[in-house]
Amino acid sequence: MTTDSDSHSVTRRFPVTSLESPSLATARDAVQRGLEEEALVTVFGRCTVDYEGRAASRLEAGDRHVMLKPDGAALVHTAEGQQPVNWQPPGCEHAVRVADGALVLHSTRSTPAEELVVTVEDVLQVSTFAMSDPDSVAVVGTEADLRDRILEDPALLEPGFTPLATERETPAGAVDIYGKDDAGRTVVVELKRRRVGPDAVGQLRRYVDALSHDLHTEAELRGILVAPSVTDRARRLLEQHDLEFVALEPTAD
Amino acid sequence: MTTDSDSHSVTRRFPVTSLESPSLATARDAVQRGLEEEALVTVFGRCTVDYEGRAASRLEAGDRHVMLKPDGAALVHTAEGQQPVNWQPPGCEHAVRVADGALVLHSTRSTPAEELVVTVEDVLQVSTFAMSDPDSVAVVGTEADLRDRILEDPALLEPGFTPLATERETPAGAVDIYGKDDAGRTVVVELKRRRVGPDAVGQLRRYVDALSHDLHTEAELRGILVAPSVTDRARRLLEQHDLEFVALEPTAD
DNA sequence: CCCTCCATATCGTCG
DNA sequence: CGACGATGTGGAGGG
Repeated sequence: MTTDSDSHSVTRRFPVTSLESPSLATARDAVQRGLEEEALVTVFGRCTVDYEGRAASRLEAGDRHVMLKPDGAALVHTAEGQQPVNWQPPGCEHAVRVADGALVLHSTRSTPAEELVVTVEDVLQVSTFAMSDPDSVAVVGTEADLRDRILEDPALLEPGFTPLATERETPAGAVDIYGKDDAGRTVVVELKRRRVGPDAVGQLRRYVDALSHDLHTEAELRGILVAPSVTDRARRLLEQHDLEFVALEPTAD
Repeated sequence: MTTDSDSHSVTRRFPVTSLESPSLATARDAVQRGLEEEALVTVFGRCTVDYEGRAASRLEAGDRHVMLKPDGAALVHTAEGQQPVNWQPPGCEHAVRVADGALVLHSTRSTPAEELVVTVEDVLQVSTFAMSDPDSVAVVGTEADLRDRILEDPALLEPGFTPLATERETPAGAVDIYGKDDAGRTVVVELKRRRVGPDAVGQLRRYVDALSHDLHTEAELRGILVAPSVTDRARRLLEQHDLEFVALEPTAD
């Protein structure tokens, strides 16, 4: 298959192929060719979808858009929602066959064992896309930006704060920023890029507990949660456990 | 626009339309018509993608598959990954225009203010899909299934356990299952459909703390985490805080 | 592989 | 609309 110069790979001339309402055999061949050529393949039509693996589900017949990616990912989209109604993660093996008057798309993987079966009873469109993508996306406004902001200007946390380490390991996990205040007290900082709820307080609490246990300096250990804002319940939890909050956005606007 | 019987809505005859390498004007008209008809619209081609809102990002030129859904969702997919490289949630307004020799797709919403701009410099395919979908998916193996399993046979948790309430409210949030053991002690149960880490222990801990504060029965209150399995660190946390663990799958296989 | 945690998480539910 | 927690979360980074 690797060195085969079969007709399929020779006939690949265009980056895009589109077939409307193809016969089952034509649809199967087009999908098969697309998979072999590592193209992105889409199939639109009326189908049922069955999944079994970490959980199990069945979706009765309806019109859906199916996408098979060359990295093994599979996505089944309805007309609504950002999330696919069914899917398969990258690393799966795609297969196509015709059975019982339908085009059947399989995506399977092991560890964990999962199988997605899309049975397309009416194939309305098959497309293949040969893609090239440098794929360099850069996101701004993330937790790393918030961390860098504080490292560049530690006074944003509070005057006299000195960062000593990031991702410092504790028995409870890695602390976002570890440092000392102007009185020489150890400071544990947990960063969140957006408004925080109870979970974030629990996280900070675990780090403070673990470090105070390690350092035997309970009274001299401060825990500070840094985020744009905090919910009422989270603020109450912070007060209960003598933890502090500093309001700060990931970017300076 | 609502009662206009313009040519666009009259010419809608097929559930699927496909255009390969259309002119910019043709592409714009096809997308516009698809949006007006509440069809699912896909555009494939070489494009740049800019996002600004909760964060900000820019994606340089490359081949991508763009999906505009009638509910306002937008998805930009590359050849790799299950997740879209850029997106917009449902509720957005889609718009299309031609500018500077490119097909420009806009998706915007407020609260929070977010904008996605896809600039397609080479339009290789435009498709529209008129979809109907009963959309009834039922997933088995969820946390609700685990809860129902225990409610039907409380001895799965432990002999003599009596469930008294689900989603019982506490100052820290709702407890999954609230009940009593055979010795009359109050039991707080937190359910997880899969292997649990430290976060789940923190959650259970918050509920137990809140209830013990409420009921003034510190010694008589048990907290039990129910999940298929538990990580080492989470098990250690459970022991530290005198919480218990019961191994149970969401379904009986 | 497993563990841990971030995410423009998304999604549903409830107040 | 905000808060809160589940999700077949997905994805990255480290051991």
